[in-house]
Order: sequence, then C-alpha cells, then structure tokens
Amino acid sequence: MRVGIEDVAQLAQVSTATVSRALRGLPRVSPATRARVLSVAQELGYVPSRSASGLASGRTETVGLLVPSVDRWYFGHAIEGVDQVLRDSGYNLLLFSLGGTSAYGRQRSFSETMVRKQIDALLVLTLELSPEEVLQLHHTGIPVLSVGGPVAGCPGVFIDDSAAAQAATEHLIALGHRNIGYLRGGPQDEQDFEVPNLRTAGFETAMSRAGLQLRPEWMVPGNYTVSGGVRAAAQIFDLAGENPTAIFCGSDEMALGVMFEAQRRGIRIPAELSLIGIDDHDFSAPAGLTTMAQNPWDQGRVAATMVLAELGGVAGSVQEKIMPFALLERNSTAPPQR
Amino acid sequence: MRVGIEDVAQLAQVSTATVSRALRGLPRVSPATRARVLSVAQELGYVPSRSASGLASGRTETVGLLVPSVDRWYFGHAIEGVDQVLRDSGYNLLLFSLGGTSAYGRQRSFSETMVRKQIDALLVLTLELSPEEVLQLHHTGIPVLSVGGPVAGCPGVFIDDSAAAQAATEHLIALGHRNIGYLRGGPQDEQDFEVPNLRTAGFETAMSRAGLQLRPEWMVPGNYTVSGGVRAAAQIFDLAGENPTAIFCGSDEMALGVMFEAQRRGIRIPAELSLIGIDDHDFSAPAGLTTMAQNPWDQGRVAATMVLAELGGVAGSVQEKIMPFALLERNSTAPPQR
DNA sequence: CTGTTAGCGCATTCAG
DNA sequence: CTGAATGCGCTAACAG
Repeated sequence: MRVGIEDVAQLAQVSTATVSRALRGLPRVSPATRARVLSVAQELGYVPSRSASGLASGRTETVGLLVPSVDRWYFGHAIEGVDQVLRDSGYNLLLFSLGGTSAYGRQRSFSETMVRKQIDALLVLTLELSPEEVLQLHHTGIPVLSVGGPVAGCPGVFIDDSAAAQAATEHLIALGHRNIGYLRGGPQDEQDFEVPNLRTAGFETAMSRAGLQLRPEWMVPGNYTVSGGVRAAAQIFDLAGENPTAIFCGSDEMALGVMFEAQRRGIRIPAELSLIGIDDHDFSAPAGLTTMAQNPWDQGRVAATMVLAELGGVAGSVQEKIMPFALLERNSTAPPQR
Repeated sequence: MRVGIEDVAQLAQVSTATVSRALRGLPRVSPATRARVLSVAQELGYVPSRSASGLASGRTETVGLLVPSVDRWYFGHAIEGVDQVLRDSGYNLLLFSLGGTSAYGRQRSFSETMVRKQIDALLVLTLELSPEEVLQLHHTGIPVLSVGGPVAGCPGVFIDDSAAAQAATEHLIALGHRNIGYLRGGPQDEQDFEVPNLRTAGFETAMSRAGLQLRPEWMVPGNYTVSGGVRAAAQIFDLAGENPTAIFCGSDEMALGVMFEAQRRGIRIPAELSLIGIDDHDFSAPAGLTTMAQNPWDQGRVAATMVLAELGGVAGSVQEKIMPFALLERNSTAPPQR
C-alpha cells in the first residue's frame, strides 16, 4: 500500500531518476514525459518521503522557528506570517518554543543540538541569544535571521524600537503632557532581550529633548503583560502626591491593563489620564487604545521570504531590514486636563 | 567538520551499531561502553541526522499539529502545551497552520499530502475535518487525536462545551437574571466547527429548564472575537425596548468586547449588566471577568502525552478524554438591578 | 554484550 | 532528454 518512487517509475515506464526530476520541476524532462509522470504520481497518491529526500539531497526543506513562547500577541502573529510563506513554498515549519511565561523570558534553554541536521535555516523570534549560542548556530552553517528584535551577530527584521517609543512619547508631549509615566518590562525581560531597553531609551530621549524630568517613581515595571499593567497602574495610582497625566506603555498589553485598573478606580480615559502603547494588539482597536502600531505578521512574512530566497540560491538575500511603525490615534489620548 | 556516527564509533572503538544503541538508551550495552560512547559523542558534538534515522527506522520522531491559526488565545496555549511535552521527550513539532482569521474558520485547505511520510502522529486543534479528510488521515495509518473539540471519527481531548455553556448560563439564572442575552459565533464558525453549536445548545438547555424564553434579538453573532463582541454589544444596546440584564458570551474575547462597548456607553458592569464568558482568557482576570474556565495548555499536554504513549508502544493510549471546566467568579456578575 | 550486513527511499552523478 | 549506478547516515536484524 505504501507507494514509493519506484512504483511511479514502473507505471510511468521511466526510471526513478526521471520521476524525481519530473516531480520537482527540474529541466531536462520532455513535456510529454513530465505530464505522464505527474498524472501517474497523482493517481497513485505518491508523496516523496521527506526523510529519504532529505538524506539524499542534504536539504530538509524545513525551516526552524525558535520562539520564547507562542501564546502571546507578537509571537502568534509573527509565527502565522512565517508559516504562511513557508507553507506556500512547500516548506515545513518546525517550531521550537522555549515556553517562557513572561514576555521575553525563556523557561527552558535552547540547545544547538535541537536544531542540528534537521533544518535548512533558523528564524529566531525576539530572543536574546548569547554570543556563544550565535556562534554555535553559525557553526552549523545554516542561515540565521532574527525577527522582532536584534540579535548580535545575525541580521534581523524589526522596527526601530527606540524611534517608535520616542515617537509615542512625543505624541503625548505634543498633546501638552508634561507629567508622563512609563511602563517598562520586568527585570527578566530587560535581561533576556534588548527591545525593552531600546524602548526605554526612546522614552528617555523624548523626555530629555522636551526638557522634561524623568520621575523614577513613575517608571515602573509591567512585564509586558496585562496583569503586569494592572499592578503597575495600581502602584502609580497609589502614590502620594500628584499623578501623571499620561502614561506611555512599552506594550499595548500593559496599556490595556492600565485601562482596566483605571476603570476600576473611576479614573476617566482620556480625560484624566492619557494612554499610549506600542503594538496595535488585537484588543487595542476595540478598546479604543491609541498606539504606535507594528505588524509582526508582516515581519514574519518578510523574514521567511528572505530565508527562502537565500535557500533558493540567491546569496545575500538574508539581510537586516527595518520595518515601519505608525501612530494610530484612537480614544485614549487627549490634551491634559488642567 | 560534519561529524557522523562513524566518527564516534572510531574514536570510541566500537561499531556504529553500538553507538546507535548506546546513544538511544537501548539495552544490551555495557555501562562502561555506554559511558565511553556518550562522552565521545559529547566531545565530538555528534547529533544524529533526523533524515537518516527516520529513513532507517521508519519513525520521524515528529508529531504534526494542525491548527486553524496560531494567533488566538486557545490555540496559542494549546500549542504551547503540546510543544512542551513533545520537546521534553525529544520529539519535534511540525506546525501546520491554516491561517484562519476567524476563530475557527480556515483560510487554506488541508491536504493529507502535507502530512504524509513526515510525521508519526497528528494532533488536530479545534478543526472540523470532513469525513473524507478523516478517512485520508486514517489511511496514513498514524494516530490522529483532536484537541479542543470533537472530530468525527477520531478521539479527542476537550471539555464538555455544552455542559460548560449550560453551567455558565445557570450561574446567571441563579443570580436572578431572567432577561439573558447570548453571543454566539459567526456563520463561518458554526459551519466549520461543532463547538459553537454545542455552546449554543447548552445555553438553550439552561434557558428552557429555567422556563425562560429565548429572545432571538438577544442572540447575536460575535465571531468569537473582541471586535465581534463590540459589534454584537452595540447591536443589542441599540435595540428598542428593554435590554437584557445579563449576557452569556460564547467566549471571553467576546465578553471583553462587550465590556469595552458597555464602558463606552457608560453602562456599569455588573450593576446594570452581568457578563459571563467561557475560557479564562489571559485578559479575563485583569478585567475582572467572570468566566467558565478551561485550560487549553493542559489539554494540549494531555493530548500530546497520549500520543507519545501510543507511539511508545502502549496501544490504546490515544483515547477520548473529557477535561474539566470551572466557574471563576469575578466582578462582572451580580444579581440584577431592580 | 557487541560487530557485520543490509537496506530504508530518494537524489545525484555519469553515461548514453 | 533519459537510465543505471552509487551513496546519503543511520537502524535493524542477525550472528557471534
């Protein structure tokens, strides 16, 4: 019942070599032969064995995707984008999740051996790899590309996080806010990945350019999660003394958390508090959250496309690419009440 | 530079067969030999080629996971659970996303050939497969198990969706509500998958048992998404005549959408409107949403564990399993205002 | 407990 | 344009 290339060859009355060429669209097969082989293969329901072709050709037609976790907005969408272009090209997607529960933190460690000899290229999502890990990876000789953030030693596809954060903060400043809070990542995020720090830098740049003071008590960690945002908001709201009139959140999820907590306390948005995030999370439009939008789906697509081009023989296809971000004004920002 | 089993064998002064046995933990290898082989393999950085071992053994040590999309709460968490147990057992996870944008809808079609000869088992997430597709799958001879909902013709791991919906509705009724609305899936969801219909059935059962009338104008589609929930809520709120005092939402995402819209209109929850969902989405606790909780992460783990046991030789390991759900009372439900 | 011998199913030379 | 032969790197009998 198991149909192999041999069966197709026999029925089509050609050699297995010809079947192989015909099926893969290689040249040097007459149109007539190709058609015959194709129809026979179809009829028999022949599917080449990946193991066998992989062993024989040295190519697995599989791309690995290393992610901190899959159950978060950015990752889910980026994975979806990658999957889409891979699938359309007949490539397989081997998923490696480190099962992190925090935004960027990883629970399990990544070993180069997980990946060795079974993929043609590796995409790394938003993960800080240590120099040794990158070295190991390069050692395998396969193309490595990061998505969503920079990884030292290999090109990446991502937005200019610092610029995005700066622009978001400047939106608040342009609205007239001077007392601006900032929700950053947790210690874990900041250690494991560079993006949080870039966003912090962008915030600080905007503030200092506007001649505004940084208020340490208004710069609190939120772990990039909704519940972290809730906690951070509570912490700021509970502060004695004046409250910020606006908060820039390093992610929409945190901003949404702040919204929930504000509502709970009867703090009106944007009348009493302006809020801006980064991402354009699925929930942001329904919630009316102003944000600096980015598109992980697109970033995944772009990265996967580059990798496929590289594997397709176009050397130099894999290169750094800065993706766009854009301000989406909704209903969570307004000039400060006076 | 490429180190194969032969290299290890030479350096360890044994045959390749012994290396293979030692590395895979098979019996019939003396402890001393095994230790030596292991250390040599380690030293050389040897990793067996998946292609080669797959070809030779007929097993790929890879499990396929077919999902409607990855960028939604249920799927993301279930995938995470599956990945975790697979990875812990040294298995690979091959991801096939159909790229659906709606909750259950699929954008692309699934072909059995995508999966043939490259996986040892297939997990199907919350997707309605046609009888022919199931047949094709069974034809491949690999174990197939569904997660998150029933698929005719193969066992599954999921909650009793009808009972969960009924229990959620009964919570509202027990609180004293009699005017109860219901947010269901969109036409696409209901066609592509059975879960939405099961939840609807549970709602209707609870209502009829309590002797309550179904109000068609209060039973509106929400596509299982936040934005769908916003639209559905608007539709209900805009109705002339009395409003429901409570709404049961077929998913937390829709319930969250209703919350956003209610807040926009100044409708207080739970004072003026009680809300209950199903899922326990990550946002539900921060939002204070009462829900009938389920745990997709766990469901994924259980399913993957069964499949591994089956592949490990324990025939009959893959079987239907009903998972628990539980009411989580938070702050979105209360007795009706009178 | 260990080595020898055959393939696994296909892609690739190299002839023709 | 096509076929025959070779081997990818490993596992699985089978001997010993």
